[in-house]
Amino acid sequence: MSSILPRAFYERPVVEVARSLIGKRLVRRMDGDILAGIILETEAYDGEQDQACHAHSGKTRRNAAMYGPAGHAYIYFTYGMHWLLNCVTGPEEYPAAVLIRALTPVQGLELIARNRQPIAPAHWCDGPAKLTRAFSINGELNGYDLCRGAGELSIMDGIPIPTEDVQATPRIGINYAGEPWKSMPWRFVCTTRPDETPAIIN
DNA sequence: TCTTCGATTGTCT
DNA sequence: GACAATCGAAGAA
Repeated sequence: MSSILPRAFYERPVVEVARSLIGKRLVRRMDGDILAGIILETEAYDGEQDQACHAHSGKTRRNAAMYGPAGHAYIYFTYGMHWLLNCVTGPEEYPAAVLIRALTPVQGLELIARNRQPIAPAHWCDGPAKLTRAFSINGELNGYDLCRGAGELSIMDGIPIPTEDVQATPRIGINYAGEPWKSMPWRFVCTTRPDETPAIIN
């Protein structure tokens, strides 16, 4: 029986949270259905000084959720068609968040399959905008409290991932940011292939 | 008000 | 490997 990650989990430095989120379970509840997946890839965005962070030029309506309390969702729309899911970390009024970039589905596969048709299972959730579509996550959940019990969206204990299976690399798609931000190794990837991850038991 | 461009994906060559 | 799709937010005017 897995449990919801406490708010204290998110009230830590964002890079630390990003690393520890690998292997955790993202859970989406809707209309009595439950979708779940194990997080395989994350990225950390740390404060207004981080040029790659949406908050680098101050607080706006779009990024306001990042300035809120830790443990809430920051979901935004980009490229005119994609929703991306982040979770807010650190102290309130300090804008930092972890982008969930990829996961492997473990529950509610039929519904996920329907959301992602006709894409092959291996590519259902292997990108930040893909997993939001697979899990029916959009702007309505922006600011949602991930620590809320039995809520629509939460993150729970998952499977243990050995430290050596988590690789740190520079972040993706932020060429507009200057150094040193562009090269900060704040992207965390689980190097264990999804089809090799241990089976999940409820 | 106008212009630019993005924490990307999917399709086509 | 290259590029179009597509629209809201941000910054400039």
